[in-house]
Amino acid sequence: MTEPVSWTGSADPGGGPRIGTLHTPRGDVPTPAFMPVGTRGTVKTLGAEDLEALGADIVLANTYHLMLRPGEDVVASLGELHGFMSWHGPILTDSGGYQVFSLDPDVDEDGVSFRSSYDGSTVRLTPERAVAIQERLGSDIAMVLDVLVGLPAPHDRVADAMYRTLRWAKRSQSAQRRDDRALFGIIQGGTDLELRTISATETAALGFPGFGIGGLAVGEKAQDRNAVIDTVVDALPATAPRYVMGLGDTEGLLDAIVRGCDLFDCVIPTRLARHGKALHPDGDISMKRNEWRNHAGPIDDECRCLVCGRYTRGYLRHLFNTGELLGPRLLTIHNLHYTLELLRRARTAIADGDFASFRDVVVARRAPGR
RNA sequence: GCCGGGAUGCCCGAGCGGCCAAAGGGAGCAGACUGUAAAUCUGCCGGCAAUGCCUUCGGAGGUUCGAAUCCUUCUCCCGGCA
Repeated sequence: MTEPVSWTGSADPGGGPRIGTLHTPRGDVPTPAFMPVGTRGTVKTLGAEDLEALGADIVLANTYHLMLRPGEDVVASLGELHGFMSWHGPILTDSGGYQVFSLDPDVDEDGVSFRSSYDGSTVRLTPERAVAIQERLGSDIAMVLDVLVGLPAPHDRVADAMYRTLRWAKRSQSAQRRDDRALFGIIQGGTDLELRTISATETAALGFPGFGIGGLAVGEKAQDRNAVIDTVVDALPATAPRYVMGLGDTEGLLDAIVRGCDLFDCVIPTRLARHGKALHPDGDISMKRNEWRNHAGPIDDECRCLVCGRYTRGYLRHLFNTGELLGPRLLTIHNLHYTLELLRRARTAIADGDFASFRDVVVARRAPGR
């Protein structure tokens, strides 16, 4: 069978920034790409039309949350995720692996038992069930259920989580029933480069059409993260997309792109937006600050988003100061535009062959004391 | 006019002789946030030369070693009766 999802591009074997195209049943995604996070089938405060206007090419949704509310059967009956949320582009679903980390459930070799964060009932998720649910949800790309640990953590815990993830990856593959949807494997191993190499090599050997690099952006130093990415990229096939899960700050994205990673997702742009912080080329700034009270200019006069095109910092500060819902929405639009635009510029820079200098300029400008 | 209740820090509101610069909210200010338990969480929030000192609990006076807390009186609110 032909893989429903594939990647083609300027594949440098090993590291180095690269552009390409992720081909999916719902369309092509130019890479490197950032995927806005729509956990419960909505990128908070936005509708599908907003995502289209922003130029998002692919969005992410979450297995754990959707299986509990409204339930995968409801989603399936309403046209799967695409029909449900009226988003007709590609969708990637996370398996619930992140919730294994953030909700601290009981984990055994067979699977995980959660106390539902919605009603307190016990919920069971196994690698097989995670695949089945994602197939019911109809995402174009599903992720295997993995086990990640917060860092720093003892070597044994990291190793156990990595090997368990590997065993679960095989089970996940066997559980696949649909051949029109893709399943990506996930690399674990914390900041231990040997474990990462084993994880990447063994997971790659299973022949997944794409790979998530998991367990990063959970408290490790940027230097350690970069070393992990270098190591993992070396051990993965050059022709498969590499997805750094959960990474989304400006510096982190550029660090990963320069190392040859292709896909990213992160709640940072959207969560910071709801908390009043605007992403900015000179360093992110809180729009809640009193000093913007009378500010008549936009968040960023160079930004071409529709928020910067018509609203002032003074107005945004007022919206946050009064708790108006429009504040989070407008900043979500701006922050996603910022991030999506950063990736667009990165792709152009890579195509032009001067990504390194592009990155230097962006980073230097944001660095404090410039 | 009489009887009863009340006035606390920016606001609301606890306190009812010492452990009170005074609980708790709210507001204000600052910060955190990375495959979303997150429109959430944390810190500060009378003043100062600051392990202490000063000024605050409607105003004035008093009792007491010591008062936001007790007494007297004044002012203003809120009930009830005339």
